[in-house]
Amino acid sequence: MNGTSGRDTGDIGDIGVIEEAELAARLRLVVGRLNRRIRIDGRESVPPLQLSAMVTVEEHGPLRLSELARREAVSVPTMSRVLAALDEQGLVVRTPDPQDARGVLVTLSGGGERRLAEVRSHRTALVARRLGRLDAVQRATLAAALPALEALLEDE
Amino acid sequence: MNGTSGRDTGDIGDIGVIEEAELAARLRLVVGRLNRRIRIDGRESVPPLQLSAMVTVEEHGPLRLSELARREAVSVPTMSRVLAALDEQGLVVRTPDPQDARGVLVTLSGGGERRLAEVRSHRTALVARRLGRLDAVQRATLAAALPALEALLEDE
DNA sequence: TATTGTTATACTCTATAACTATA
DNA sequence: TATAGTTATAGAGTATAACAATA
Repeated sequence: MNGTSGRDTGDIGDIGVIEEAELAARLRLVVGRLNRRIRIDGRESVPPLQLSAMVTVEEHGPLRLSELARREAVSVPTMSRVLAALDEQGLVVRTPDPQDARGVLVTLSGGGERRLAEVRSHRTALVARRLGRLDAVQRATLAAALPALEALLEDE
Repeated sequence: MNGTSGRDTGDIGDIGVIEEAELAARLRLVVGRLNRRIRIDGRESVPPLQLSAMVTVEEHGPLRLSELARREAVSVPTMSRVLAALDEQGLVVRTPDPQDARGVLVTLSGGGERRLAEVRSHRTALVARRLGRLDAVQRATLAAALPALEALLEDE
């Protein structure tokens, strides 16, 4: 089995022949749909953009609001509201930038760190459950594609 | 050529060593972030869920509202509003199900078909532009992973 | 005057609960 | 009574435009 020509199992070998346009179209659709499926939005959970912003702050240290907006690909007003919501829950701390009092630096609070760990594992479990339905070959192709998917995030 | 074990090409085999949990976590994040980046939401465009619903209707023929909600992974009231918005724009037609007058069958209107073609190509172009920044190997890994990504959409 | 953020306004998406119409 | 869908209500995410504070 393992399809030297790849026709039967359809696992790897022959899939690369799809056209660029089809790749783009299918990728666009699957990303939108997968995003809706792994969403949670339960009242006890942190909403998706709020969570994503927290992850970015955790990974990249104190960040300016505008920089965070850029990294999350949302407008500055949108990020301003997201941070206000997170601040209100005590999950982030906004401090004036000592170098430039117009700006704010965002960091996670201790509660934010704890909350992030909880919610992150819960949400990741949703994806892991779906991954568990795939076979090892399919999971390997996903793992192999991950760097390319992440590279797609880069702007220009 | 070959690919009997998948190791021989070298560009796939060795990346699959990341853990399942890390795969799930990174996949979850990248899907959310990529989704925000390929969004458009311009006033002249059809909003994301409306577009996705139109694609599903086009692909799977006349569909019941509840079936459409299931396929798009949203609640019935959410889909009801999406269809009302599409109907108001003349993009879909809702007709009572002749077999059961409680239900409605949704189809694309002629205008819906045309609109879908326009917006779809525009939005796909955004993804294609990002794909163009990748090298051929990366694009091949994405193409190879597409069936697995689509398989992740299936519920149970 | 230019830049950083916030607030005002408006619309999409989202769910749960309450309701209407049909089976 | 049960089911399909709609409407009510409320909250998150979204953008552009107008504003405030600082550089």
